[in-house]
Amino acid sequence: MTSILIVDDQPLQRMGFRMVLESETGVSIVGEAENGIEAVRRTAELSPDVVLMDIRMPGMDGIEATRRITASGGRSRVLVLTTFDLDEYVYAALQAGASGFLLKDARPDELLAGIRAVAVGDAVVAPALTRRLLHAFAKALPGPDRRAAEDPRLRTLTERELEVLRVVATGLTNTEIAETLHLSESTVKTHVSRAMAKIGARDRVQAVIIAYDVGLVDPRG
Amino acid sequence: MTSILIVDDQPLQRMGFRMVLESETGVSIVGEAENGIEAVRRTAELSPDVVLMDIRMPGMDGIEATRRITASGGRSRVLVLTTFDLDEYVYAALQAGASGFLLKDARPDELLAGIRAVAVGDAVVAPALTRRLLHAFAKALPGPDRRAAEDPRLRTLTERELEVLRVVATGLTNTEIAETLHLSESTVKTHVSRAMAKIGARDRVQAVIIAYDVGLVDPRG
DNA sequence: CTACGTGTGGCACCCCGGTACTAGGGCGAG
DNA sequence: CTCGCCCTAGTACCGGGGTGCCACACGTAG
Repeated sequence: MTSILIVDDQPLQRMGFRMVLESETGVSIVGEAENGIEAVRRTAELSPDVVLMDIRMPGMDGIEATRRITASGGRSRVLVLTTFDLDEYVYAALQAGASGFLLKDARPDELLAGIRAVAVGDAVVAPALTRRLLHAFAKALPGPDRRAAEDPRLRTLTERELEVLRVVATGLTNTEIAETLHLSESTVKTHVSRAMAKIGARDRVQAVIIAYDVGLVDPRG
Repeated sequence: MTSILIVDDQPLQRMGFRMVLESETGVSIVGEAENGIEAVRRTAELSPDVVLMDIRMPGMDGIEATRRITASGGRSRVLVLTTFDLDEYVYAALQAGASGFLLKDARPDELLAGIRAVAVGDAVVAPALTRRLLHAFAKALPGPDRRAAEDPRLRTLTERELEVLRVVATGLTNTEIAETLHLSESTVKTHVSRAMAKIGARDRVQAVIIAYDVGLVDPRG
């Protein structure tokens, strides 16, 4: 059972959400709020699984409320719902720590799917927004770090060893790396061992640290 | 009717996609390819609405193939399907111009929805990936720099756990940590275990990654 | 041709890392 | 005072990590 807090300044809109959600099983509306202040307070009180958050509200808006809710470190996740897909809203909401961003004209099943995804820790973005988001994201990324390749510590690594090292630095176990790269675990171990020996790492923990130090991996994600 | 090109080096996988998609209306599989080179060629020939693209393939991989397909300026959109949600794959695929990124264990209806969305120009990302993507995106954006200590993930850590975590992130073993902090190894293990549980790390490698991620330790410093 | 580097794979062995449980002492809040 | 949290410590267990060593295929530099 997923508990939900509805935040919207328009009573009619809140009613609409209720209509849609109360007919569904597995979700239960535990409260409502009509502005940001109230949203923060009620979230702290009720600690719902998911907060359905409107952005435009009198007083404290949804962005600021989202920021405070996520900053508090509670388990409630925020799913932002707006009428307009203005980019600035999307970015601001994401930076505020929102777990999702849907448009209010979403179909009930989309809304439900979104709520469920957010409740289990995943994230959702409305398909229409995803495209622009990805585009902006691709531009924001400067691209794989090439300066890393020139670091003396990595000089002696073969292409394969570098690749394996990158994956190690994402936190996967040898078995997982083997599956990911379609190799046997033995082979992975060999590569990892050789890579560690070359860069002077005693174990994979130090390998990861070195990988971060030389900028092999980007400290993001 | 949405035309589809299936690209995967494993015949069984291609067969699986056929099974799923041929039972659906509105989509039609117009061809297959088993590596990147062939994918580029067949896309040029057939100009399908959507290319279902595997990443890891012998010869030219799916990323490079995606890059060439989108660079060619055709109308075909690329939907990347991979078994593992390795971050670097996602980023690389996005930069290569992919319109979507799904996991192969997606349910048939999710796959269908993804294909339809991509076909009409929208984009899709698997929910499990969206979360990390948003997180990475929020970090890539300029914004109020929230530095280490206030990160929600660290909020629940006690002083001692934080201290131990910092030392873990320098690459010391439990025994070494015990010596430097004048504790028994058992105690160190307890702290490390608790810290990992709280921040959601499976092992100390992931703990180190998270430590770097939130800025607990200084990269390159 | 041979030799080497590289990527791949396998196997035996040991030990560290991580979990689960328990438990005592200190310390502040109710 | 009692409760709960934190720090401390221990034992037992086991799975994965890491090492060493071996083997084969392939391409290329010598």
